[in-house]
This record gives sequence, C-alpha cells and structure tokens, in this order.
Amino acid sequence: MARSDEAAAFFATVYSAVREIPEGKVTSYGHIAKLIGTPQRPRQVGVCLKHLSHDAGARFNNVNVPWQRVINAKGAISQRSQPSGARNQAAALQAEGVTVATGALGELTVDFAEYGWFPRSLPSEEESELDDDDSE
DNA sequence: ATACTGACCCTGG
DNA sequence: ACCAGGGCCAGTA
Repeated sequence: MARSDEAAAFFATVYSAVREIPEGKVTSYGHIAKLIGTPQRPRQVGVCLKHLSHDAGARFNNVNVPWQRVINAKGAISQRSQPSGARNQAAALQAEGVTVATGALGELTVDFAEYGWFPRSLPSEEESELDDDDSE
C-alpha cells in the first residue's frame, strides 16, 4: 500500500468515525484520533474535515458526514482562515439543538457535560472508578 | 525537491 | 489560572 493510499484510507476512517457521532452531540478532534487508533494526529483529523467534498455524489461529503459535530478539546469551535466558517459550524450545531455559547473573546463554545459524546472504546479510559468488579 | 502551515493536543513552567 | 514548547504529518506554496 503506497503512502498516498494510506492517506486516503486515513481520510475514509476519519469520516466513518465522524459519522458515528449522534445527532445533537459533539466530540473533539483528539477523541476522533483516538477512536481510529492514531491518538497522535488530531491535526490530521482537522485536515480531513477541511478537505471534505462539497459534491453530493462523493462517497463522503459535507452532507453525509456531520463535520460540525467535531470541535476542539477546549470545547470551542476552532477558528480557521475564514471566520464565517466557525459561525457556519455554530449555526449547523444549533440547528440540531445544540446550545452554542459565546465566550469573552468571541469564541463559540459548547458544553461537553451536556453535549459531549465520549464512547467507551478507549483503551485507557477503561480502568475507571467503577465500583469493584475486577473480574479479570 | 525543500519549507512553511495548520478546523490540534499534551506537558511543563 | 495562563503561556511556551514540542510533537504530529498531509497540504500547500
């Protein structure tokens, strides 16, 4: 498998993971990176979303992939080159019923405690403070 | 081909 | 609590 193919596979994997985010929920780039087994590349996740196709005929596009449900670890919508994009993302989230607040610096934030999506597939998070049952 | 950028995140001071 | 530094690597110039 050539490197370019691996890159394409990475894109597809990211898009598939993003698709798993339930409507009305949000998660972080880093979380997506962990889910797909590459916890050290949250930046590349952002690259994937940036390059998401606008063509409705594409396998993955900005309609069938809920890109708006991915925000940064600080619980804020990442600012990008075009300020309108962040606003656009906030609007898309609010359309799903997600409350978006505005910070003192004008940053658009979402409350993880309320809308965060964090599945338990993470290897590290397993050793939780569950009750007792260590049957293993 | 080389160099800089970036829709990020974590660890230290 | 905030700021700096380091790592990551596909895109873009």
